[in-house]
Amino acid sequence: MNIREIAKKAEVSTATVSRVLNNSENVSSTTREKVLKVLKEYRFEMDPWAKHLASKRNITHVLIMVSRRILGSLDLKSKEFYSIVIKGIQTAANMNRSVTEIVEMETNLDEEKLKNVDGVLLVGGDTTAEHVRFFKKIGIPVVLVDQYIPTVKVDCVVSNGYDGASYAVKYLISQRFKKIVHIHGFLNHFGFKDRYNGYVATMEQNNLLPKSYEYNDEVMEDMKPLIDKMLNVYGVPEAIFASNDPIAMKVIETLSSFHIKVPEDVSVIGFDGIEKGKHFTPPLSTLKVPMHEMGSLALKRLIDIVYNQDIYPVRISLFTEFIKRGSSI
Amino acid sequence: MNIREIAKKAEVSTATVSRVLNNSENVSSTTREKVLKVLKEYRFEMDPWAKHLASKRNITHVLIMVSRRILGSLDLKSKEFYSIVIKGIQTAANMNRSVTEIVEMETNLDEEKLKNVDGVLLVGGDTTAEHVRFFKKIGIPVVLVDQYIPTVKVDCVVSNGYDGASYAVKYLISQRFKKIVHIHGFLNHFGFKDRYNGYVATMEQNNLLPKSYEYNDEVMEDMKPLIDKMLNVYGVPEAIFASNDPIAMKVIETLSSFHIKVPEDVSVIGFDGIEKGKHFTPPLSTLKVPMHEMGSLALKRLIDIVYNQDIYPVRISLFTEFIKRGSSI
DNA sequence: TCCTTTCTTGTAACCGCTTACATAATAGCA
DNA sequence: TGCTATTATGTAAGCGGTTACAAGAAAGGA
Repeated sequence: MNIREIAKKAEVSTATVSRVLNNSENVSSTTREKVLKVLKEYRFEMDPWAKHLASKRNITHVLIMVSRRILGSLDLKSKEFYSIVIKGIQTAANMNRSVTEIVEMETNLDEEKLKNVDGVLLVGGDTTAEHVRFFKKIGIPVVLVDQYIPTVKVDCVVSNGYDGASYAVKYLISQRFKKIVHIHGFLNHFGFKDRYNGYVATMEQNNLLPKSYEYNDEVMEDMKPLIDKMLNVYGVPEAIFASNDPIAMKVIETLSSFHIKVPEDVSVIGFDGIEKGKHFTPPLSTLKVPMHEMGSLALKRLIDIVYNQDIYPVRISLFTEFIKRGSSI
Repeated sequence: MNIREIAKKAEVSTATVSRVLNNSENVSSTTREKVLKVLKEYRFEMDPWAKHLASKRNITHVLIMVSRRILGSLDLKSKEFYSIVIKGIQTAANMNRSVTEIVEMETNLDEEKLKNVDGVLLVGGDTTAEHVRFFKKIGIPVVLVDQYIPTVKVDCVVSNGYDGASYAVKYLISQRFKKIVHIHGFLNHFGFKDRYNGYVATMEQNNLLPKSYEYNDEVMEDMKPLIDKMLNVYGVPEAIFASNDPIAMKVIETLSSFHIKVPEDVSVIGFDGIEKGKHFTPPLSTLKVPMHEMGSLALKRLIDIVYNQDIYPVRISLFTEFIKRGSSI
C-alpha cells in the first residue's frame, strides 16, 4: 500500500496525501479527515527509504559537540581517537545528506543557532546528564558517542569495554600470567569504569586478585610515583592492562625508567587501537575499537531518530578486536 | 556525486555504472576498469536510501529461527513476549520490503532453502554459538534477538537487564526495604544473568546482602519447595524481584498458598511487561521491555548488514521502563 | 562471406515520496 | 455583481539508484 493507492481510494492527489501525512497547514479539515480515514483503514505505513530519498532537499543539520579538552587535542589530520570518530561521523554524514558542525560543549548556544539544528551528537566522556536534558527539553534528538549515562534514557554508541577487558585478561591468563595489574583513568568516565569492571570480574572468575591503580589521564602527569608505589607494595607484575593506549604507552615509558623491559619483564596491553601505538617502541598490543564505525553508527542512529521517529532509546556497543603486537607476549 | 555524474565522466551509461557497482557479470574488463577509475577518482559512495528504494523488486528473504520450546508457546494472536517480538519483526519487514518465514531452530536446513535466504534472525535465549557459526560459515548474516554470546562477535538486540534490575532494586530500597530477594531462571541464559548481575551489584552498592534462588522456568514446576526453603532459611522477605513476569506471577501464587499477601506482606516486581501481568491479581509491577521495538530493531539491523555492508557487529540494548502496579508498594 | 548466437551497452521506466508551480475554488470587498 | 486576495488541490518533475528491454558489436559456424 503506497501513497498513490491511498490517493486513489481517498479520491485526492498524492500531494494531498503527502500533505496530510506531514501535517501541512494547507489542507481543509474535510479532506484531511477523509484521507486520515483511508490511511487508517488500510493501515498505511510510510516507506522510510522513499521518504528520505525524496526529502533530499531538506538536508539534516547535525551539531557535533565536543568538550573543550578533547577539542583542543583534536586535529582532523591526526589519527587520535576522537579525530577518527569524528571522521566517521562526517563520512556517514556525506552519505546521509547531512551537514555537520563542530562546537565546543561548554558553549552557550543561542536560539538562532538551535533553530535549524535537527540533531546533536555529544562526543566523549565529559558529557553529562545536564547536557542531555538541555536538548531533551527543547526537543532536539541527541546521541551520545563514547559515553553512557545509566540514569538517563538516551541513545548512545559506545565500545564494549567490559568484554574487551575480559578478553585481554583471559589472554594474559592463557599466557600463564597471574600477577595482572590494571592501570586506569578516572572511573567516573563510563568507558574506564566498564573496562575496569571487565578486568575485575574476569580476574575474580579465575580466582586471581585484582589490583588496580588510578592515573590522572587528563593531564598525563608524571607516572613515576604511581609505578614506584606499585613496585614497592605489589612487586613487579607479570602483565599490565591499561585503560587506554596513551596510558599504556606512558606505562611502558615509565617502566623503562625503572629499567623494567617490555615485554621481557612485563607484558603490556592497551585499549583503543590508535595509530600511534602501532609505531611505538615496542609496538603496542591493544584492543582496537572501531572508531570510524563508532562515529558513523552514531550519525546513522541520529538520522533514524530524526526521520523514522525511533522513540525507544538504545545503547549500541561495538565489539573490540584484540591486536597482538610487541608489547606483550 | 551520483551515478549519473560518474556515468558522464566515464562516458558510459548509468546502467553500466550500476553494473560495475554491483559486480555484474556482463561488463567488459576495459569498461569496468574505466568506470572503476572514475569511481575511485571522485570517491563515489552510494546513497543507501536510493539503492534500497530502487532495489524494491528484490525483496529480502529473512528467516526467523525460534527454538522448539518457544515456538510451541508461540501464538501470534497472543501477547506473550516472543509473540510480540516476532510481530515487531514482521511490522518492520513490511516497511522494509522483506518477507519472513518462521522456522524451528532445531531443523536441518537444506541447501535449497538456504540459497535464497538473505539473512537470519535467531530469536531467544536458546541460541548457541554453534547456530551462529553455522550461518557465518556459509556467509549468511545473522542477528540474535534477546540473546547475547560474549565469545562470538555477532550482532544482537537485547534488553538492558542490568540497569533494569538495578532500577528495580533502587526503587525497592527507596521504599525502605532491605530484605530484597531475587528469584531467577537459569543463569546460563544471558538475559537472566544480566538481570542477576544488576541485582547483585546494586544490592552490594547499597550494603545489602544479595540473596537469590534459581527456579526452573522452562517447565514451570511447583514453586512451593523453593519458597518453603526461602521462608525457613531466610525468613519472609520484604520484597522479591523476579527474573521475568511468569516467574513473578508464579511467586505471587505460591506466596498466597503460604498465606502471604502481595503487596501487603511482600512487594513483588517482575520483568518483561507482558500483557498478562496487567490483568493479574494483583496487577504486576514490572520492568517493561519494548518487545515490539526489539523485533523491529533486529530486522532493521539485519537489513543494514545485508545492504549497507555494515561489517562491525554491534550489541544493541534497549532500555526498560519501570511500571508500578498493584503487586508492589 | 553471410547469418546466427552471444556478449556489451544504452534507453528509459520505475521504486514511493516530496514539493515547486499551476490551477481551481473560495472568500473578501467595493 | 465583478474583481482581487487567499486558500485548497492537482500536476509533474525530481531524489539516486536498478533493471527490463532494445539495440549494437563481436564471435562463431556454415
